[in-house]
Amino acid sequence: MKSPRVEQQRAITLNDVAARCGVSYQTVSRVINGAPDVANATRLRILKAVNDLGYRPNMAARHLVSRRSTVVGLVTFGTSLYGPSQIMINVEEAAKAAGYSVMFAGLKQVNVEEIRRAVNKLCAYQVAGILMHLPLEIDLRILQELCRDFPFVALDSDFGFVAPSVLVHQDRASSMATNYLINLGHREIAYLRAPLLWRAARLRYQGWLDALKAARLSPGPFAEGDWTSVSGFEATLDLIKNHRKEFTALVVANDQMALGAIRAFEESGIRVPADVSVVGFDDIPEAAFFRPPLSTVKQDFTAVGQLGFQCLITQWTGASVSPKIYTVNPTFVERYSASGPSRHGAK
Amino acid sequence: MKSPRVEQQRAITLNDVAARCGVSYQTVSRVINGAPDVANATRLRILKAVNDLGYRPNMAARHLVSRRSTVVGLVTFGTSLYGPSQIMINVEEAAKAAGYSVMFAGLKQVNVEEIRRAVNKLCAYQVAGILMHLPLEIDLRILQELCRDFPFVALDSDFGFVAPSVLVHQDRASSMATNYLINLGHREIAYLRAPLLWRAARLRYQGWLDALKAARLSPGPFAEGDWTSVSGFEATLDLIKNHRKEFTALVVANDQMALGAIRAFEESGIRVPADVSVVGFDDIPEAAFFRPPLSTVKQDFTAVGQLGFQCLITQWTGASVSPKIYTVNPTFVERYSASGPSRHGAK
DNA sequence: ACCGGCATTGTGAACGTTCACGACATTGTG
DNA sequence: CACAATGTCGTGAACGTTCACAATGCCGGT
Repeated sequence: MKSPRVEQQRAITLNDVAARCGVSYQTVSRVINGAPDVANATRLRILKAVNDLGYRPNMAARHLVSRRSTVVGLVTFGTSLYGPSQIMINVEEAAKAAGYSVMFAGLKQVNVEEIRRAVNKLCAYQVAGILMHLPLEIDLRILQELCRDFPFVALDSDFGFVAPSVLVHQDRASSMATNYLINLGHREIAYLRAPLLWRAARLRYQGWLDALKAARLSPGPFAEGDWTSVSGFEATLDLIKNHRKEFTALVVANDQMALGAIRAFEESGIRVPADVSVVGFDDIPEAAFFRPPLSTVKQDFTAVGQLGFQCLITQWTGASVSPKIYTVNPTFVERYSASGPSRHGAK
Repeated sequence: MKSPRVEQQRAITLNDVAARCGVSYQTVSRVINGAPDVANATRLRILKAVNDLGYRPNMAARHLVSRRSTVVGLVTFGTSLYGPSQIMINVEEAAKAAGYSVMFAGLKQVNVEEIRRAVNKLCAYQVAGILMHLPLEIDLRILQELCRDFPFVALDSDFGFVAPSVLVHQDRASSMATNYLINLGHREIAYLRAPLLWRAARLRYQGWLDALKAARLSPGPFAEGDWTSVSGFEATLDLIKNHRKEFTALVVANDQMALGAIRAFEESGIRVPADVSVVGFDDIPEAAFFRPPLSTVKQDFTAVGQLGFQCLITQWTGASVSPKIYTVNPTFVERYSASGPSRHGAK
């Protein structure tokens, strides 16, 4: 915890370049910040000195006095997963495009204490705002207090209270995938879900249920994995063992598990899509090269990042009568892992 | 570029809690920093006030005066790829474990200007050090000037001068994979490489050449992709069309391309591994569920992150007579995408 | 009673900026 | 020639800490 002393040799300051130019630090400050009222000759002179000396503004000092920051915080969980890591990358991109830097705070686990620690850390650094991607649904109402009067936005997360956020219509997207199978003629559609503690898992599962209900179909069997290919493989093996005759198609909560599922079918001598159709979720880059190429749902993470950042900005500009909520709609991408049901399928 | 004003309401300061406790700000500072010489009664009293008021130290101020920072910078490129994103995650993890935060600077492209900008930004924030993952081999000797007397470490990158770094033995690992095939009995081994501008691509390609040379085998044909599955697919199609008879095994520069390659073989009626063996590189989580499960080389990104951070620390502690260089060795993981050569293979 | 030593607390300065002013020189206008 | 207006620049204070040091109180020993 104790941080080693960093004996950084004294950096160039405003005063250094001022001295060299024979002006006051204030004048230098002015040209750094592009203030208008400084003679062109001196501006040029100072600019040159800045370059020669390699002056870099000290953000800590600037920030201390100006009380405004150009850093935003990002708290995430499960960054080794595709979705979270994509969000991370895209937020950074959006921030950079807007001239901001991002400071990361990864969570080892999602609980109130860890979150509080992360938020506190970020606040200590006086970030201008915090973006949070908290994919697990736990009671986060403490955040409401913690973040009062503090710009923050929920990224595809449910905090248990209305908060500025950007939400992905996971349920709708999942319905879309299910409907695709229904339109193909499937009537018995199974589901391979992820732990419902995950918001995305719950919503996607719900979307499957919704689509079935809307079509007056009863839900097929389901199994549960943990997002990984292995778990998808094993869960599907179970599904095959216990419910083989009860479904002709399988909707899977993410592409990795879908990959595992396909392997499970294959090893059981069940052909995809001839015998059973499979659709996934996420459209990871490899999905197009699964065998068969996976039909799946593509999420627009770039939009999540940009909208999330924009959501912060609207809070800064103060035009916040009510928490702004953005939504982004996934799209279905059709490939070859699903086809019409065959007579070999369910009895 | 112009940042919006963030009217953050005045935060709790040392003085606020000092006033409430009837002590001086210094005493409060002492208990915050865990200094020993403060009476237990007052310590408790202050701790309580800190908690009640929700005091958070202002890092900007702390940092300004103490001239030491608890933030490290990380500049990376190509974060949508598996390797770079893994590095990103693991560096953050290692930093957090050591009580540090990481500020991120992603590069849109790898050139001197972009790098200079990123480094300057990070320096402006007075980071305690910078970790750089610059996977492209361009002339980076300007960094030597830019970073003089500044703690930084190269992550699996070659800066063109000796720098503190953690290097992955990509070449050795690639030789390992190739030797595996040689030991299986293959004599004609092709390679599917990535653009040699990438350090990892060049080293892995070199490793293949080295292994072949050591075994007195002449290099088989090779093709080039761009790390993606699509490119691997197309490059392999080319390989099949032009050199089908010239190889019984294929070493691929990463798993994604290997996936594409496998599909290409399959679509061409060539069985893996019966007709041609394939080994990949990276061991992405999905690799075990490819069809067939992919034999590949696993990199230890956790080690890269930790060692990289440790490398920074040794620089802080000043015991740097010469740039410390850490190395990490990948391991080969055997699965089912490679077997002995068949008579159906090369003539 | 005095002094040294220890434990505890306070004081002043400094870090490198920005902000709100004020100062000075120059120009235009009556 | 006076005066205001403008353009250009400098000054002092403040931001919230830490650091080095000084100050205070109390205790025990001589």
